[in-house]
Amino acid sequence: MDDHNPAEPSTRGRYAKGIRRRQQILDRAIEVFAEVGFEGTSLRAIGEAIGVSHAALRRYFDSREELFLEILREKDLQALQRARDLHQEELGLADGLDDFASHVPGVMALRHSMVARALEPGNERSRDFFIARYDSFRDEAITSLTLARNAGTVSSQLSLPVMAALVVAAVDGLSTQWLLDNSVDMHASIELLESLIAPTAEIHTEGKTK
Amino acid sequence: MDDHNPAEPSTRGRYAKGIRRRQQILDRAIEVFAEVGFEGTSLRAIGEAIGVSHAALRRYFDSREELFLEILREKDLQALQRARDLHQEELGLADGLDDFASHVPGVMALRHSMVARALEPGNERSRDFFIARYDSFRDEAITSLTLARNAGTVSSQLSLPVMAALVVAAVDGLSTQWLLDNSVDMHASIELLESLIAPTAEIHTEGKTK
DNA sequence: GTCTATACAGGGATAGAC
DNA sequence: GTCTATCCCTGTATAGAC
Repeated sequence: MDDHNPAEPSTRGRYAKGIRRRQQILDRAIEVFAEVGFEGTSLRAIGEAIGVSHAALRRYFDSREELFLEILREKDLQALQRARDLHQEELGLADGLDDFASHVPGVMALRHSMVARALEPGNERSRDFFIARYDSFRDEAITSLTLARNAGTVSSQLSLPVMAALVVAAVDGLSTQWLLDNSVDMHASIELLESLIAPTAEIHTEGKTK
Repeated sequence: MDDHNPAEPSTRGRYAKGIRRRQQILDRAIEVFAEVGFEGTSLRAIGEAIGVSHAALRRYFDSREELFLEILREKDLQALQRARDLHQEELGLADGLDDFASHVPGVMALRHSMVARALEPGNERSRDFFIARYDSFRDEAITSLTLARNAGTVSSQLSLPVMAALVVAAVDGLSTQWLLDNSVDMHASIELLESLIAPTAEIHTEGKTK
């Protein structure tokens, strides 16, 4: 997080403006990104959209990379919160998919850009973030699958970690195909995977390609 | 493709040097990329590695984007050729996985970077390339799955396009996780998916010419 | 605390000399 | 075919205004 902010943000008080500014930067940044993409979202472009010089942004974020990571952290937290509110921590993957994907335009694309950076030399901060993120997702999948196995809907012959990686990969890879071509029915593919993993549960006989 | 080259490259003749130079650029570029990543692989860095100014590269490629796309086109062709040589066009996905991934360090990471760009506004050339690429992969998967279905190893209840997207997504997503964390066993996850799709048999056999 | 102005090193693209 | 020079852009960094 950021040292400049107090532990409990308030809407008034000494740091109120700074906190609002920080949030404004994050919000505007993702808007700009949705319009002009990763390379186009320069610090200057973000600052311009707010009416502030690019140098001012650095008071709130150590680097452009950190700014983008902060957006992703925020979106993850929001998605997690929504999932908790809706009690969707179960295997209902297809249902939670839209949430994972985030409804805000550009967020998924931004995530892809940042993942790509994380795969390369350097970019330690991004790499650490995504390693932890995927670890967390696989763990959640294992938890869900364990429940399903205990309920008898998932074969006890199958390796849970191997299955978890597969499920996370499927969601990930399908989002890529969908972003490139909206006619790809990622919902159907995820439901298919669910039915293959938990055949005794409700069976969706046919998916269609829209 | 590139207009500057003749239809049939020869090792001698008027364009021989240009062709060799072009190949040299591609080879060096991927080496540089493996060392310093996407952002570090500037035209100047590539030129320096060859002993030529950055401006000279533009005689062979219209832009940096095109240069990188050309690398990916080349690697795809090489992988396809190897697959044909080894008669691995069948469902033997796990076996062909290493090939899909390309053994050259950095190629997978470069692909991720370029896919990420393709998902954003602008970058039409990249987007077209990857749309076609994923289309092609899904089609190949459908072909393989059709054979398996006719052989009775895959349920005729399942939608082939939906399954194809899932298989391609799994390979894609697993490569991401593996690049971030080598302890992820993507081979096992792919084999798991295969066994879920074709539970009745091992399908590592025979080649089919498309 | 917040922000502007400014400087720096480096990027891709490009024009024209040879 | 390759160069140099140049353009406008970028992220980063710092000094100082208020």
